Amino acid sequence: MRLVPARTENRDRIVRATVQTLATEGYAATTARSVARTGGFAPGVIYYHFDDLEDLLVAAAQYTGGTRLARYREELSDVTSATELLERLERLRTEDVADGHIAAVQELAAAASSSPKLAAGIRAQIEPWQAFAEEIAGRFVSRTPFAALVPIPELARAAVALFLGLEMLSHLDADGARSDSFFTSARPAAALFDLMAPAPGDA
Amino acid sequence: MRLVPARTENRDRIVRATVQTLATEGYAATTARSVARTGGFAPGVIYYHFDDLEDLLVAAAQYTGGTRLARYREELSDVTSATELLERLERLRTEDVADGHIAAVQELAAAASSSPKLAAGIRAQIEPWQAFAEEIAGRFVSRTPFAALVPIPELARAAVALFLGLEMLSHLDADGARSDSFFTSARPAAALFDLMAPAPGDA
Amino acid sequence: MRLVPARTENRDRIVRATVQTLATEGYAATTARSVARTGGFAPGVIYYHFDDLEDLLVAAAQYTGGTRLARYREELSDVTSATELLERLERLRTEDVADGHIAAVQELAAAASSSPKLAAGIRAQIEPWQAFAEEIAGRFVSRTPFAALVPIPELARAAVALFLGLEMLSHLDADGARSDSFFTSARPAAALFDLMAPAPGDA
Amino acid sequence: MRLVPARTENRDRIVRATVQTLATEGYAATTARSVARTGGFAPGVIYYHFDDLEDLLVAAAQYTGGTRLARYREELSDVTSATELLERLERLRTEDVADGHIAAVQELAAAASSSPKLAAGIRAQIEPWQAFAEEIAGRFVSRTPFAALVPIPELARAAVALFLGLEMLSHLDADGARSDSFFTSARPAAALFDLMAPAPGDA
DNA sequence: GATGAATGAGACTTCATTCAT
DNA sequence: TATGAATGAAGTCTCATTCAT
Repeated sequence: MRLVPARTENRDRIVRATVQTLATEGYAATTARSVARTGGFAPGVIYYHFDDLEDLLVAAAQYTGGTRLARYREELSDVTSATELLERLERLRTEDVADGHIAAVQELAAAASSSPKLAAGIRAQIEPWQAFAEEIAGRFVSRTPFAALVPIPELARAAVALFLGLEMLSHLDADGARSDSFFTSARPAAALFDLMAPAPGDA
Repeated sequence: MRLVPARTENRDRIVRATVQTLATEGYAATTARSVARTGGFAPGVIYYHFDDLEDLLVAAAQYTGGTRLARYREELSDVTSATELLERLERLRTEDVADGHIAAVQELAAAASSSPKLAAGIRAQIEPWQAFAEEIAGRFVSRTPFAALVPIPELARAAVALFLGLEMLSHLDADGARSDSFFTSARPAAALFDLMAPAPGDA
Repeated sequence: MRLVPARTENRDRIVRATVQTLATEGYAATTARSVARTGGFAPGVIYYHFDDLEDLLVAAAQYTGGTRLARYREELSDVTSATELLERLERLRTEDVADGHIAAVQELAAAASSSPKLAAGIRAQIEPWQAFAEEIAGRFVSRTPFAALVPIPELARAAVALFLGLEMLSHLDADGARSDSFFTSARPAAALFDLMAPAPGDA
Repeated sequence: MRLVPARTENRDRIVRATVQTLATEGYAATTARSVARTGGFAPGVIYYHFDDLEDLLVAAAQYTGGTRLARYREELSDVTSATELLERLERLRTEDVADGHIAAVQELAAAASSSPKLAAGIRAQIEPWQAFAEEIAGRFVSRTPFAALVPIPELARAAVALFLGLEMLSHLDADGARSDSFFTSARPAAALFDLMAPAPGDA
């Protein structure tokens, strides 16, 4: 007996190959052939599982976004101190870079200009991230005296934009090193934040 | 009498058409043909003035980057209050959106994954913006008591990333409205900043 | 049941169309499009089977060279008299002209100036002919008293050059008639040769 | 006072640049632009002196053919011994190679397949060489006892073909060295010829 | 389902040629 | 005459997509 049909297995194989190709070769080089080459299957298979390439790219965005969001939730659900948040974000980002997840999304987001269907797909994909960022941001802002001054949605949106933007910049560098320094550099500020607005559980 | 040869005029015409095409149609749709259609000239001319499309795209990045940076410098050189800074940034960003300048750079930055030459060109183009952002950031941070805690280069890099990321997100929206709300929403925070760390000239 | 995959069949079809196009239209007119037109297939297929046009041209040289060399060997392996040699060469050349084989090689040899890869391919193609010519030349020269005076490699090379050169000249004529007269005219000399240096088996 | 008008000077300049380009870059790379680059003038000038590129190529063939034929006549007019003939031919060929004259003609001859006008031009250009070769061949053959057996026109044609064919082969070699060995290798045969059929003036 | 061959559109680019200056 | 910019056709090649096997 087979719980997960073969159909899904192979579909996922294609989607994963797409994410990987996007991350390593960029959107412009993500063609039906290059995806097939990456995944080790024939280009024709793609069209058994997806209407066209746009369709596949949307699926890739959903897949990578969903997978990573679950991971982010898991890792950040119980974080209370800003210092801790920063540390975990850095770790998550390291994973992202290794797996190419953000890279793929960033490529797709840029490519969306050329395709409304893709834009809609990516938009749908970004929304839960926005919500998640709002959740985290709300948690931290609420314990400061400035809560009324900081609109959570915009702050969350800025955070998402910052992540994507850093990814974009790091792609321009020959070595992705500098982007990591962002998290390191922000530590003192996080420590200050924790000092001034301690988490509820802290003494 | 003609001081600037015609050559430059038409070359610029091609570059401007490229920026416009990038901004309105996205990188993937910025082909020699589409640029020519935008500018109203034959595709062949492009190759009279540029070695290839990469060459043209790099030139477009330089052109738009240089032009806008000059405008930013002009507008922000004498700004002292955070409130004022925010207002002017919003105005500049409105110009950017209208002219498609940031959009073009953002498209190119994303496209750079696929082309080392393009990546080098964009990198060279982003550097002065980083320097400019450091200059502004330095000016504001220095008057706070936390100057020692905030590393200027990383802050500046984050600002650049934020701008690019917001652009990317705003492209995903059918209407670019929400991105503007960022500046509006940040006003109270800016006011608070000015209150706590007044500019030297202020009473 | 199919021992040889279809792949080879169609690949050969392309190669044959290339040889024919080279022979009838010349190198300059042998474009991907003209080859496709000759063979009745879409230009795109070429790139499914070959990396690029150079690759195809090298394959065409190999194909035509190999095919014809086998035929030459078959026909000339047991020739002993110069008269007979001449007769058979004439017959072979008539076949060559009809099929365009030498014409193709000659076009490619001329075109090799523009492409090192092509030059290497043609060079590899010409070498076995040189070896074959040495074999034949050696057989005949060895039975003359002047064997010591005639260096076989250079004689063979001259023979190959002569064949190519005659082809080149015959292409210039509106009618290829005159080139055939070479073989006819050389008959008395061949007869004289046979008289003065009879083949081993002859009385 | 000007005996040779400027018109001719510049026309010649273009023709010489064409010969040089043909010789060094091959027919396929001999474009209006590459010729202009070689000669250091604007592509447009070509069309003031020639109807089109074919016209220019024919002119180049005539120029190089005429120049070299005069030189060949000068050098070979009074040659009587085969040994001497061989030596001078080798020297002439060295000049040819250095100046690219034969190379140019060989490129054009190959290209003629694609263009009737060019073919006619080259044919007209080759004819005087044929006549010249007949003249020389006749001089040498007539003093042998086999004169009746050797048809001069075919022998001459073979000689022309041999020259062109050797040029073609030497272009295929990375180093043109081997083709020279032909003349060296033929020396003993020439000496034998001179022994058996001494020139009229010789004792 | 899967494969690999094939197609046709369209991309980049080069070229002969023209023409205003 | 000469120049350099421009054009439009055509060439090479790639790609999304289809389809017989």
